Amino acid sequence: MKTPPINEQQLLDSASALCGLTLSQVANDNKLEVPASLLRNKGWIGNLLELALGAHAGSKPQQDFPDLNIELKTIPIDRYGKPLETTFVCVTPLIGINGLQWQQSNIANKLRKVLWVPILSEKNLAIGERTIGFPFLWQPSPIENKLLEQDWEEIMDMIAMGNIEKINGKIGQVLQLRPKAANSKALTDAIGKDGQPIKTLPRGFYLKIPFTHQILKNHFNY
DNA sequence: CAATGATCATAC
DNA sequence: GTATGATCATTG
Repeated sequence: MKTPPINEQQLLDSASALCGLTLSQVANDNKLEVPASLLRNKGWIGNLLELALGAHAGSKPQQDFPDLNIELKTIPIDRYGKPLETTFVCVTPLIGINGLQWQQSNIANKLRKVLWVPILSEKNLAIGERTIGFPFLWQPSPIENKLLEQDWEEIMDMIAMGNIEKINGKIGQVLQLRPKAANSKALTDAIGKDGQPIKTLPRGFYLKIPFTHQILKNHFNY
C-alpha cells in the first residue's frame, strides 16, 4: 500500500524503484497472495501495480492518477521486449456519438499520458517469478496521435453508420475494436443498418501489438 | 504461432 | 449493464 504520488516525478521515482523486482516481492510488500494462474485473475498484475504505486484500487472512471493526468498500463512482454498481448484502453461508446470528436473522446484523454510498466511475463514463468521492467512515461507523438485518430475516425464512422457488425479486429493500423464483455451473450445498445436501435456485444478499443512494440522500441532504442 | 474473438473478477 | 483491471483460447 502507498499514498498517492503528489507529482509526476514522485510517481516515476516509485515506479522506477520497482524495476527488477519479481511480482512475488511486490505482492509480499503489499500483503497480497500470488495467484497460481491469471485465468481467474486477469487483472491481478494491473491491480498489484496500482496498489504499489498508490493508485486507487478498484473501479473508478478516468485516469489512474487524475491529479497528474496519467494513466497506468502494465504491459506483458517477452524477453526481447515484444508485447505478448494487445492493450485494452477503454470501452467504446456505440450510441449518441454523432459530433463526437477525437480530441474530446475518452480514449484520447486516456492516451494523452501513459505510465507504461513492462512486465517480463512469458508464459513459462510462474506469476510470482515474472519481473517488473523499466517503467516510462509516454505521450503520443504527432504521428502516433494521427494514426490513433485516423483509426478512431474509421471505426466510429462505421459505428455511427450502423455498420458495427461489419467491424472486426482486423481494421485499424494501430487501434482495433474487439469484444469487451463478460461473455458473448452480453448485450448493449447500438445503431442498426437502417439507423434503428439494436442490441450488440459491448466493444472496447485495444492497441495493437506492433504499435505498443514500437513505443517500447522507441523508448529503449532497440 | 500470431491475431481475433471470448472471457474472468469485482464494485456499483 | 458499465467501468475498472486485462488475459485466455480458438482460429486461420
